[in-house]
Amino acid sequence: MDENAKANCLDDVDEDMLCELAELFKIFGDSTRCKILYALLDKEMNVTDISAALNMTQPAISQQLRVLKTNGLVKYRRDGKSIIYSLADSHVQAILNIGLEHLGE
Amino acid sequence: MDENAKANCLDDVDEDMLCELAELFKIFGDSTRCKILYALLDKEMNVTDISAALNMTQPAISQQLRVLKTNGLVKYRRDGKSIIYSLADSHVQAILNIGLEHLGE
DNA sequence: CAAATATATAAATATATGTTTATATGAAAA
DNA sequence: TTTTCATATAAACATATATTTATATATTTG
Repeated sequence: MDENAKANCLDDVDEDMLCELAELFKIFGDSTRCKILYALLDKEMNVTDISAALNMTQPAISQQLRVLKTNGLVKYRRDGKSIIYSLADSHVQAILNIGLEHLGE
Repeated sequence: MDENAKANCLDDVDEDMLCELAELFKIFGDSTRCKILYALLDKEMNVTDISAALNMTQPAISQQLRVLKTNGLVKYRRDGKSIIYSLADSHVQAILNIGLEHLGE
C-alpha cells in the first residue's frame, strides 16, 4: 500500500497552489508596494504623483510598479506623457482590507 | 500654508500602519509558512508530523514555526514530549482563503 | 526636428531571510 | 538518573530582493 505512504503529505496540487499563494502574499509583503496600493485605493495616479506621495525616488517607484503590474495587481494607461496606474480589481482592495482588519485587533 | 505641502502624502499614521501591514503579508509570503498554515487548517499537529507532511527537515519547520508564533499566527501547547501547533485565530484562515480566492480567477 | 518631460530599465550595492548542519534544551521512560 | 525522543536554537551559507545611480525610451511641445 504505497499509496498511503503520502497520506498525510500535501499533494502536488496543494504544493503548487500554496507556492502560488505565497508568491501572491510576497507581493503584498513590501511596505513600498503596500503604500502604492493603498494610495491607489482612493484614486488613480501617475508615477510622479505616487513618488511624491510616498516621498521616494521615481525609479524606486517604477521598479515596484513593474512588480505590481507583472503580477496583475495594478493596471495602467497612457495619458499624454504620463502613465496612470490604478488597482487591477476589487480583490486587491479585499486583500488589503482583510489584512488591515487583522491589524486592528 | 505649509500644512498643505504634504496634502497628497501618506501621513505618519498611514506610514506605520502600512509598514505593519507589509510585515503581516511578509509572514504569509513564504511557501513553507503557507504550507504549514494550510496543513493546520484541518487539524492541529506536532512538529514532527508537520515536517513529515511537508517533507522538510525538522529545524527548517521549527524556524518557520517560530516566525509564525512570534507574529501571533499560530498557538501551541505541550502534550507529553510533543508540542502541538494550531492556528491562532480565524483571521489566519480568512487571509488564506481570500488569497486562494484571488488565485482561482 | 530638437528640447523637455515622464517613465522604464540596468547594474551595482546593501540587506534580509530561508535552509542546512550541528548542537542544546527539555520532558519522559527505562 | 541515565537514556531517549521531541523540539529549539545558533552559525554558516546561499539566495532573493529593494533602493540607488546612471542611462535609455517615449511622448509632447517649441
